[in-house]
Amino acid sequence: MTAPDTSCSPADNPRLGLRERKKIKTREAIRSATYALVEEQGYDATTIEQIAERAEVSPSTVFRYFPTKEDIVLTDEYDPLIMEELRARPADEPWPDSLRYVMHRAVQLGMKEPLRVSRLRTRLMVEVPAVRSRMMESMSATGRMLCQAIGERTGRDPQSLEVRVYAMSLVGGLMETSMYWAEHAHEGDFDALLDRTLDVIGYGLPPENH
Amino acid sequence: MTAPDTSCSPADNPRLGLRERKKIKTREAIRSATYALVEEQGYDATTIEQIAERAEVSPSTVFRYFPTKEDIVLTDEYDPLIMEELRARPADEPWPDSLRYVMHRAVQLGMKEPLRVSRLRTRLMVEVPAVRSRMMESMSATGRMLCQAIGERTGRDPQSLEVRVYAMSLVGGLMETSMYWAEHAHEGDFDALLDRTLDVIGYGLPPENH
DNA sequence: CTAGATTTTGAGAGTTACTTTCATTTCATG
DNA sequence: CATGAAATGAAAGTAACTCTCAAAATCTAG
Repeated sequence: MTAPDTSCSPADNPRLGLRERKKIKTREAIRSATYALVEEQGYDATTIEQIAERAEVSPSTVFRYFPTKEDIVLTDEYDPLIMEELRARPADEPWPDSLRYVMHRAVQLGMKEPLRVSRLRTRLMVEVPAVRSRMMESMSATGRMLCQAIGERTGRDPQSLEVRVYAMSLVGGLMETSMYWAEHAHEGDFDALLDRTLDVIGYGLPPENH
Repeated sequence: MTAPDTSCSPADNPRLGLRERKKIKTREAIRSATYALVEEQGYDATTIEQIAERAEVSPSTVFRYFPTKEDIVLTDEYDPLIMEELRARPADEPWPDSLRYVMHRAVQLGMKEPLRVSRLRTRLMVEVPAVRSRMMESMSATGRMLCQAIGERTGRDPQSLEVRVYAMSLVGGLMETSMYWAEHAHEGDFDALLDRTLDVIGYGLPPENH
């Protein structure tokens, strides 16, 4: 590895061994190499070999870090975070309120990374079927986690059809919201969209909106 | 093509030219070859080459008929049928009633093919991520179509966030219902599950179900 | 029925994502 | 420093898909 390993970010967790730190670095190198290349040439035109080359690792290493090409551009899930926040809500808070709070919080956290990246990601979701697919896959995992949470909160069987349907319809609605946002050039406030989404899911289609 | 072209099903639309008839036959040959092989060896172990061989066509031909391997095991959509049925409902019928009626009808029509096949399909949906993914993709197309229908029925903007979210949450819920059914060994009445699903989506999670 | 236009097919070579294996290097630890 | 464990790279392999082009099957006029 001939890369100058000069830049070790200021407050980079110094507790970790050199090995762990290098792994994190490699992961980030692959990610940012991918983002750059995709912005330059588009997703399909970008091959793993190019990514490997720019990240200064071998193609095999790329696959060791990410099981598929799509996974490189997708975030590491917020799922655990959501669960945590959800469990932290007061037990007597009505479920819809908890849900709304936590979803807004998730968006907040999601905005931590550079805007460029989250926009690229949602754009790819809309434009590249493979990425969208992978995203949907991961949302079905989110659905299962939500079932769990709902079970804990409401004392219901998380495996029941009702809970599962509710969770998946929620997840489907949220996915659509992201796509809507991306398709409308990311204009406006995502939080506002989120509220409208949760209203539809909670109360059904409003009688008229025009 | 050395296959004995003896069996031209009884009432096989005789209006079509020989060319069209052959195309339909080839399509079906590829499909049933795939079903058979997948039942014998599993989905991943079944290659396009094997499928081509058993269907007595070349691999190139397989790809001419189906863009991806997953598409071979997935049904040709009911989407147009659903739209048609939906448009045929009386204009003054409340939307939830129309929806419920049409969904039951779609299930009815979907059961036309041999049980073996529809079970295999749902099983693959649960077990093979690629198939599930592809299915979700196609359901997002269904979602767009539903938006259209809802627009026609309710006079709403089919592009609005509200309609889109509603449609996708519906579609997500229905997908989960299929998976639930498959995971429970296809036992019981799908119609009953469908009713429970539509209740959840229409009225929210019932207060208690135990 | 034949000749020519059109469509469908098959053969083959090429691309690329992903897998697997194994030898080499890099880090951790006593 | 030495020894073991983990990370890496090189290389060969698989299989889904794409493209191109020539041969074969079907359709249509005359």
